[in-house]
Amino acid sequence: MMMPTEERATLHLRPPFDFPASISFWRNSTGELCEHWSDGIYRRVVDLHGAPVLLALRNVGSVDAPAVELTVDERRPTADELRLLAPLARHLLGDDLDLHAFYAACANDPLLAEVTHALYGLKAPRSPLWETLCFVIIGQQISVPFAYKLKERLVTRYGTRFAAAGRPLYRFPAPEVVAAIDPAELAPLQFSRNKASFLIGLAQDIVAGRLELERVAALATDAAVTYLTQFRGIGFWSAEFTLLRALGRADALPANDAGVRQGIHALYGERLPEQQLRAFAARWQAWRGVVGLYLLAWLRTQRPPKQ
DNA sequence: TTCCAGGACGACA
DNA sequence: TGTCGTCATGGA
Repeated sequence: MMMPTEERATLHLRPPFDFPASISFWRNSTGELCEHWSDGIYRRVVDLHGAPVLLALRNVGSVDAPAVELTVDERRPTADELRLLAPLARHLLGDDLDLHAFYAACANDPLLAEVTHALYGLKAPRSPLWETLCFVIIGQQISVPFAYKLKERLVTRYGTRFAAAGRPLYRFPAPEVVAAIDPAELAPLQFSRNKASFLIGLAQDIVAGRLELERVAALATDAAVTYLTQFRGIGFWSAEFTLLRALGRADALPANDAGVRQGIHALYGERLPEQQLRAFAARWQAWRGVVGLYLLAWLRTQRPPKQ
């Protein structure tokens, strides 16, 4: 439901939705440059009619009556802008995810129900598909803080800088930009040869039309994993993590994720390698990806990251 | 010093 | 098909 008024453009969202907790879901880095979450506002540079604009979503609701006020370039959007940006905002906030149905599916598992109760209303915000693919390649086998450092170096070197609320905010470099990078340029940024090769190669696949991002979004999760893993640098973990984080696929569980493994160990006492973890997660059926997200978030509440 | 991080790839048996 | 070495860096 969309309620444009004289003064503002307000989107009413599907409850429950804990906006402050959700927009900081991926808060491992306070230096994230492609999106901001501060002062109750989520900000990101998005494309509108082929040009970058600053999308800002301000919390004006509650967990059980969630709503955000949408502005573009710090002003009220026109009706045409709102028609295009409202679906995007809903996608970014995961408005299609029915948490009541998820919680109902978890109700017969007392341990998991305790987790969902503690994190009531939490949804992981999504990021654009291309940006997410790059970030999962960057994040392969390195610590999260170091992955954010590498992303920051890539974005400040090759992205487009804007400013919002006194902080720099960047538009992530387009595939055309990354495709043209000389791999040697990334070595001083501390990208390994593999990471540089994977990133640039993937960008070149997109530019050449070999990798179609629209097709990824249109495919069912299993088919999308099969499609993505054809490309060099994208394994099961990267494909599943991308589908979960960029597209919000509730059935995409990165079974080889260190955080997911730790979460299952912490909650159920089971240390499971990838294949056994997949078998274990089958009990969650089409919700296994959301369970994975909740385990990641819950794990942080057990062991808050050091600042 | 060793091991682990939000892994992937290629060689080899 | 499954295993192992390699790539690379930071932090505990």
